[in-house]
Amino acid sequence: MNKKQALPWDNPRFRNWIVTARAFQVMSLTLTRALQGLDLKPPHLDILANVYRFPGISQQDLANKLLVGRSNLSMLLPQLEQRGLIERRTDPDDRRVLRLTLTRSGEALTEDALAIQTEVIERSMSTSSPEECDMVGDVMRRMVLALTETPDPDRGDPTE
Amino acid sequence: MNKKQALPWDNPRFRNWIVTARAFQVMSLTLTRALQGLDLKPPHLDILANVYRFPGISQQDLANKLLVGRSNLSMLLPQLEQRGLIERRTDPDDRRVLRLTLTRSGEALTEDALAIQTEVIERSMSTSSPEECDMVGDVMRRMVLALTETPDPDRGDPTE
DNA sequence: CCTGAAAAGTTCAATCATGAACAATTAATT
DNA sequence: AATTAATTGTTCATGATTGAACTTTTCAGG
Repeated sequence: MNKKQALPWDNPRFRNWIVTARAFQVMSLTLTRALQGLDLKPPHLDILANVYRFPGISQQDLANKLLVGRSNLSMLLPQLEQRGLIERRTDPDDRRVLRLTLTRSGEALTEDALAIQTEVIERSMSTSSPEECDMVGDVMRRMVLALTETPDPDRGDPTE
Repeated sequence: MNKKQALPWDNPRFRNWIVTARAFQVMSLTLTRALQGLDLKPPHLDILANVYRFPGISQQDLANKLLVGRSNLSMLLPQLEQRGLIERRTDPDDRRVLRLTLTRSGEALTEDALAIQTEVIERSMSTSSPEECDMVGDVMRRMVLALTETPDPDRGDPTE
């Protein structure tokens, strides 16, 4: 009579993933508040951090790395450009693509924001040993592989 | 001259968290596609799953559990109600609150959706041992605690 | 009682993200 | 060469999410 014999919550992996999703959500909220002094939101920081790390990246490649649509960047980048944080120059070798670079102040702001993000991450993960944290990273990497290999044979390589 | 002496990406915990965020994002995309046959999106499933597990929950408590605003639920719940998946009844003891229940078909759909979600989670996490998965859960639980205790003394207890 | 504070839910305007349709440029095929 | 593919980025309509202002109901102090 009871249809709920096998609740998903009895499944250890299910429960562990739910907690992970929760942690991500809480982290996002915390980061959002921590960044609002810089007038940045997590999506902006994601963009800045990637341009910081990969100067000259194209919008398409950036969208692949961030797992968002190109149209999203077409909406957000002009904002960051007008704030003087980012520059967009058309590639002379392929005039379809726009190459992204940080300005001086963009770099400075990105470094400040990354310091804040690092602080939040440290504060939350310092309750676990480095070995545990590394194991988390290993498990997550394997998850990404398992999910991206099977279902979708395309998708550019996200380079972590 | 080089200001990038200490890149955040050199910090193991930072890198491990970035991978975790990525895994969450890939999981969300995968789940979104896996659920579209049922005409559900992850936020809908989050609602249904919680009402499934906690019948009679109020909108406020549900919002706390999901870490979303009450207004969000005020927008989404009428949709699910009109689809005949959910029922909202005012609590006779406190006529401010609306208590949520699943209908027969709501329960059936939720069970189908949870089965799909479980399958996706299993597929991705089966690449790691149960012990590793449990450790991930432990680390994540500690993270949620570290982040929710310090910065915000309010916030209802999210009961995992 | 009764007035004011608190809590649950709704509404609304503003913001964000998405996918489809589109323009411009480059690559491929014949 | 010339026509068709494919790729990059933009625009626009749509749905999702938020926070602030608001209504209704309950609770607390006097």
